[in-house]
Amino acid sequence: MPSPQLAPPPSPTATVWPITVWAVALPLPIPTYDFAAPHGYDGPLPLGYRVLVPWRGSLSVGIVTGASAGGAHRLREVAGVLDAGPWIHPGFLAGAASLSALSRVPIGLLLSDLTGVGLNPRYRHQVRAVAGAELGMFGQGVPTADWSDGAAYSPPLLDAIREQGLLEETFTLTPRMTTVYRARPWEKVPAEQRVQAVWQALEVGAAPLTIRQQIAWEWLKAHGPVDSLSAWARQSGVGSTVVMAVLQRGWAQVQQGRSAPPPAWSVLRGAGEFATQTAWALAAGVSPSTVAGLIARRWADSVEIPAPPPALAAPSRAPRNVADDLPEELVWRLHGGRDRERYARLAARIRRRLELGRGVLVIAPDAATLRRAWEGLSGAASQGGTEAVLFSGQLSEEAREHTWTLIQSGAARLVIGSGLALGAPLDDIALLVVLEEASDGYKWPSGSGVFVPDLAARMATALQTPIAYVGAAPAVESVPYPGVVLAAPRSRIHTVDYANPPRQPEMGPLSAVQLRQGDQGYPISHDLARLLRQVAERGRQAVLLAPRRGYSALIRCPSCEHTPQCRNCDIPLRLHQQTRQLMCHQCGYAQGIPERCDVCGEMMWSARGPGTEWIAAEVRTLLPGTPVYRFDRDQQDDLSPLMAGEAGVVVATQALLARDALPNLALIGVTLADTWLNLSDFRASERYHRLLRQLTSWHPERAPLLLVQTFQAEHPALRSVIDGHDALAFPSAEYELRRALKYPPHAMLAQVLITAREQGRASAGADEVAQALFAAGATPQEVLGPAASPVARVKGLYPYHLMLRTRDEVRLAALLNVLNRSWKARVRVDVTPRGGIGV
DNA sequence: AGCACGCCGACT
DNA sequence: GTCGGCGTGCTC
Repeated sequence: MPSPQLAPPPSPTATVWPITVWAVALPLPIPTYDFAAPHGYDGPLPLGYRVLVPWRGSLSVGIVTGASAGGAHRLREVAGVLDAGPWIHPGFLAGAASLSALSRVPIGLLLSDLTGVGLNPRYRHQVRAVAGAELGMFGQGVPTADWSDGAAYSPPLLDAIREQGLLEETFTLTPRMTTVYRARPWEKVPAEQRVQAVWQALEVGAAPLTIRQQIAWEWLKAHGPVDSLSAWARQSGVGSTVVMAVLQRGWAQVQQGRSAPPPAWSVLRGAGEFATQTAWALAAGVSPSTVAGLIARRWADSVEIPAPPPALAAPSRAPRNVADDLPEELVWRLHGGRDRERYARLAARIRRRLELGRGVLVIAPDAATLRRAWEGLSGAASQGGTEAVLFSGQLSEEAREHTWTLIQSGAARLVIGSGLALGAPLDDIALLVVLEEASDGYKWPSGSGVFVPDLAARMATALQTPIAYVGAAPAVESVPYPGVVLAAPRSRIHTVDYANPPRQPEMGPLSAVQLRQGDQGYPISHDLARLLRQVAERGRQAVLLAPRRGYSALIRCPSCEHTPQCRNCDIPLRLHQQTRQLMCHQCGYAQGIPERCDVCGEMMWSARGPGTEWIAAEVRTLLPGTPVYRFDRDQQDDLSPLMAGEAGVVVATQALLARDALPNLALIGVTLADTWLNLSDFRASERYHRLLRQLTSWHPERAPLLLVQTFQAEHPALRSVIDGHDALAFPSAEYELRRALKYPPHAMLAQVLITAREQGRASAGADEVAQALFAAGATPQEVLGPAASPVARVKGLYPYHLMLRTRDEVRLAALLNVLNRSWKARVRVDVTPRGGIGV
């Protein structure tokens, strides 16, 4: 297997010809492939540059990831180098190569997941036959000795010539073009469009006129010419037969005259240009088909012009002058406090690094964190004598390309972005900042399954660049690093302890509300109900966090207990009341609610369960007249009235926290905190603690009352926040606990996922993998499992997994090496599992 | 990933 | 007889 390397290795076998071989990563789930440098290329290794390589009879864009020792059984030349500087940061490639080597995730997959721009560039392709070459054997219509456009030939033909070394070609990146509509000058509109028939009076006719005909003729003589006979008749006050007679008797004639320009054309000429046909139609007050017709009749041209640079986010004002007293080590952390304070401290460090003329890269896990980071940090750029740029997948393709070019040119040295910014071609990175490093938002949902902070850490190691972890609460993994913890913001927290309900529940004004699950009430306890009423009475805002989306109920047959299952995934379907559908939350399969139970034929269904939809219904009953909104993956109500300060309650899943806080927020209710703890995941309590920290500091200024309903009111994560401990206290305790339990960071984990379409093959494959690991010396302490996945079938595949737990990465790498062969089932590895240890 | 090749069951 | 399901192998 060709492996990417950063420096040319010493060649054990001297090659006869001094061919430079490059390892090229294509954005595909395959390893790097080797290509020879283009004929005559004598520059240095273009690490991180985009190149065009022959691929399956055509050309593909790839990234040079290193030099190669060679050994390819078929070596083709790179057809062209597109860039004059790295498009992807070489440090990023080094980090990706290191992660790829450990996790067996093909580097091309990492690349296609994490390269946000430039992998389908526009370029001009020119070809010609090399001097003296005779291309006649390739058939008719082949390139000649003169340059011509490569697009004129079929790709396989060009590739055949290229393979023989008889093709010379150049590639030039072309600016992104955009189409605008412009009016054609009158003289250039097709002649037949510019003329029309006009009728004109003649002085003398061939035959005498009647009185009415005389009237029509005199009107035309005075007011003519006219462009239609009916207009002539109408305006002169005679019938159409009369004007026809005037014409027949030779007192008028038809001629070709200048036609009236269409009004929409005049509008376009007046405006200069429109960017879309729709905009033009709107401005002219005509339908889109009318303007399309004008374009077809060549009254207007669509013109390709270079796209204007998109508007970039305006940097925030420079923060106050804060002293930089943050650590100088290679890895450090900054946590706790409020966003504003934390970002002010971080901005001071960033400014100092930018002042040295170096670059700083800041990575955020979600849109809200990114936006706040931009607010808090972008002002440091102007003080540091450079520009700040924002980079994330939410930008348009044009904006991403433009931003990338600004970074590449050195005009912008502060990059604040999502994981997609990790490869930004910053020239000299002085500091890498990972915000909220424990956020699950960093875990790539598909493809490579990369955990972005892991890649960032490997990148920092490869570059020997300082990396900082900054956020509301540190990851347990960050505890040992030197750092600064800011005092916790003052917060008011009230818990409702479901496990120890008061003996005498107060009823009073709430007796009309039908409460469930005992005296305390679920999902809305007495305390929560009372507070919600206060919020409603005072016209303030409240957020209720619900455990799951939708109605989230399972439906169950009351007589035989049967629950309808997903046809793909072997998990129960969940009820969505609003759409009257059953949905699979694993694969998205949806169906209507069956009339009768398919096991026993009963026609009744019973349903119950927590979820945004149900809780929202309860709140509406409780607070008639108060607007109740829902916010989860299924239903994202328009929250703009709330953002404008109006009263209301939002029932939401955690997805809401990725948005800005409601301005008038007075209460946050966590309806069932235990949802965050019941997961079979050793990170559950860490995640719960972070959630609580995020909730207490979600609002930038206020401290809304936080009400937590739970069966575990004494959970240390909750106690730590209630008791006012700083953000490091709980993660530190957790760090020690994990030492005893041998969990990360005191051990390395990797999940091996074995899947197959048939269950037998999957289970046999899993056993085979386990046996191979044991045969290679793995101990029973290191191999946990294999076991069938808790969900027996996902998207038609039977998943089995086993967890590897080793003392360090070297040992893990040694064990994972065992997997480097082919298996009967599909075997994939996740070296940063974040879904639970579930054995 | 995409695509070709090749093997088996269901119909124009 | 072919059409088309999908398992397997390959791309420098």
